[in-house]
Amino acid sequence: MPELPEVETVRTGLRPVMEGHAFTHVETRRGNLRIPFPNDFAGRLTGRTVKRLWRRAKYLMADLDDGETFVIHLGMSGRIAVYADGKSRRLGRFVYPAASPGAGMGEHDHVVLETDAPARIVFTDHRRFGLMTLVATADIERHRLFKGIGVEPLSDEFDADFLTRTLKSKKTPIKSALLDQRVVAGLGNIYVCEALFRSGISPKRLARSVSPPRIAALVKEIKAVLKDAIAAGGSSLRDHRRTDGEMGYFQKTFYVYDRAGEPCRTKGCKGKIRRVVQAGRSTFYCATCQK
DNA sequence: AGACGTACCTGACCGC
DNA sequence: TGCGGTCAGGTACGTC
Repeated sequence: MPELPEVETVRTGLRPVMEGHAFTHVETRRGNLRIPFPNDFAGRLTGRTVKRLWRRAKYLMADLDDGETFVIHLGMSGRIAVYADGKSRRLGRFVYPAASPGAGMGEHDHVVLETDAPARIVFTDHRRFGLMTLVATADIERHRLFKGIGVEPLSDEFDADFLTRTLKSKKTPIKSALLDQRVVAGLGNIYVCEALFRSGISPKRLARSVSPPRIAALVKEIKAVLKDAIAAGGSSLRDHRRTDGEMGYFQKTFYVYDRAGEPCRTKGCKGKIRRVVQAGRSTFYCATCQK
């Protein structure tokens, strides 16, 4: 899934058909995703206009005109596709696939939303680890989904001082610490592996044993890899797609993720990319470049 | 308190 | 062709 850059890519695709637009039709095809849909989910969305579409960690947040926020998480396998007829002047230069009668009728198309853009937005999630809910906008910070969430990695608050302070007491491997959404919000397995490679830090090293200068390099590489991925339209593994159905292509530039056994791409390095398991998740790294 | 394992769910892929 | 085992981008909860 979708980590921060992929969620950001989805947001970019949804903005022109959601921001400033009202939901004209909402339907759910089952009672729950990872969690149940809230009471009268479709009724509470229908007729509401989206004031702002933003992102917190890996959550998409659509602030509505009645004081509620529509919250979406893509989980591991969630996808969002946008279908529009392209005739709307409001869509401007954004081009989406033409609406087709079958759009939204697949086995795992669990939610279909239509807006007056006009557009049909289809949420597909075969593993159903994603979620959709409604939260009072004023209560978001206190809501159980968000109250423990850490800083945004692309914000100024996320800097070398912050990360040094935060990791100082952590005995867990640096890889696990960076995946912890309470430390920094939005990183997932791919970008943690990539950022550790770029900064030459072994994923096995204990978080508190990384020196401040190397933490500074890590912060810089985390921001860089996220920005690069967003600029490329998100990565794409297996079933992730952008809202226009195109594959993101950032995965072509992975240095280590899913490259076990392949040669390290560092010039002059003779090492091979290794795969190990940490906290139940695959970690990919070069033991020669990362210490 | 913090770290770890496990559960949630379906599909793709690999070896036999 | 079919079957079983393993793996997958995330999060939450129980247990030590």
